[in-house]
Amino acid sequence: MEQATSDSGWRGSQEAWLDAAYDALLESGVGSVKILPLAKRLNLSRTSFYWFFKDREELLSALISRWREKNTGNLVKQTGAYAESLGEAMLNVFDCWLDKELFDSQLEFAVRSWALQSAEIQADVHAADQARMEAIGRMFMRFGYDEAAADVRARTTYLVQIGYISMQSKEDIALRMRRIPEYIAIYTGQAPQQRELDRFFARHGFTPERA
Amino acid sequence: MEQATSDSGWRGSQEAWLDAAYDALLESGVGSVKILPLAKRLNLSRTSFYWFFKDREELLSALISRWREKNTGNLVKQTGAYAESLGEAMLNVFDCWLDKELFDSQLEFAVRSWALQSAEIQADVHAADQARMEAIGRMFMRFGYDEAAADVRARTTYLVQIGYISMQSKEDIALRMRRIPEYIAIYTGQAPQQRELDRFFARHGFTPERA
DNA sequence: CGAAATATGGACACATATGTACATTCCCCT
DNA sequence: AGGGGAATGTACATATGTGTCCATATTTCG
Repeated sequence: MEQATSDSGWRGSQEAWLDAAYDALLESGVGSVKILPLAKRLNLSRTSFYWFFKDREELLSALISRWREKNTGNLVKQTGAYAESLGEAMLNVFDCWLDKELFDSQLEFAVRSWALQSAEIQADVHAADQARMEAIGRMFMRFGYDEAAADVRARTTYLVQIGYISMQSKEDIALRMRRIPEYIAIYTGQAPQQRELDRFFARHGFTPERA
Repeated sequence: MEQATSDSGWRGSQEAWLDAAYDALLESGVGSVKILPLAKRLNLSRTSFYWFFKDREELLSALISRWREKNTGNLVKQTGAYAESLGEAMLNVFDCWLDKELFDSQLEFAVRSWALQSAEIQADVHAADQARMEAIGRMFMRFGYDEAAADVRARTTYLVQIGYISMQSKEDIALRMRRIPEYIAIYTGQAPQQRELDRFFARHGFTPERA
């Protein structure tokens, strides 16, 4: 009778366990992604887990796949989106930092913390960092920066965001929006155009308070 | 009730356990700061631990104290160091990123990851972030930036570094040094003077290869 | 309906961790 | 030299976690 997440009528499912694991990972790190606590959270028997996953390892792999597919993919995609100016291109990248559908910051932080305990995860994270920074660097080069300058600016752009994530900053949206023109100016070396900002604010449902 | 210090001939000591805990924290996160593994590493009995610490909690508190005293203190101090220009002031801050005596990046990362699992640590980290960014912001204001601009530039300066730490970047020293003038230019809005750079390079024992 | 597929949870074996009790050993100092 | 406090190690009680086996229950579909 009850509708579970998928087509079957069963209480548990692979997705239910994965979602619970995801929640635990974000809340308390990989160290708390344990089968017994997840079972308690789901009100299920611990052993029923083994119907869906071979072992805990397989569950963790599924979590990493979720991260890999979401964060790096979308960021690289945004760096290549259409833009008439560097400011507009940068705002496309900023979409990631404001849209949870494009980039999951909490998952990002949890995975980075996880990397501390696992050489395998550390390699994954490192590869992701390289791919992302290179994509941002190519974006700067499309707008005329030479490789060395593009490289440092790509690092600045990317690392500030990783820093924000590491701080787990919970700034309110209005404050973040107000800071954005200044960040764009720092990263690109020139102030963004008002119409670019307006387009950006509009697509994030933000109405700046005009003085 | 004499305190056992390093001058005693005993094999173990509070410091030995604390150092082992520090190593474990940096290598694999707080989750691996366990008494049994530390005892193995130290080739000591597990129970002898309880001569030096009431329990595991007390050991973890000692680790946090070590972090608190070192990283925030020195960074704030460097932001207030003597400087004739903003570029020079910024290079004083950069001393922290290059000198392990001033700022322990690995410990910083480990503590930030730890914060994921502990609300108490998270509060400590947040307080440290605020104090550090405010100190950097005051530095910008000393050199003429208004509060809003100083704030964003302080964030950029600090967050790039936190991002680097989060990436656990292992760039070689020459490459890091080569990037520094560009970073200074981005953060301060103007290229640093050569003599400032020379002074900076000299005190870090670096000799740039002149073309 | 009733068989097959799916799902559950208790019992067991095992591993790792914490903290306490207590007898013993080690080192320093008188 | 030896007494006493500092330090150690074995044993025990307890807790939490993993993974397997198996009997049972539930759902789906022929």
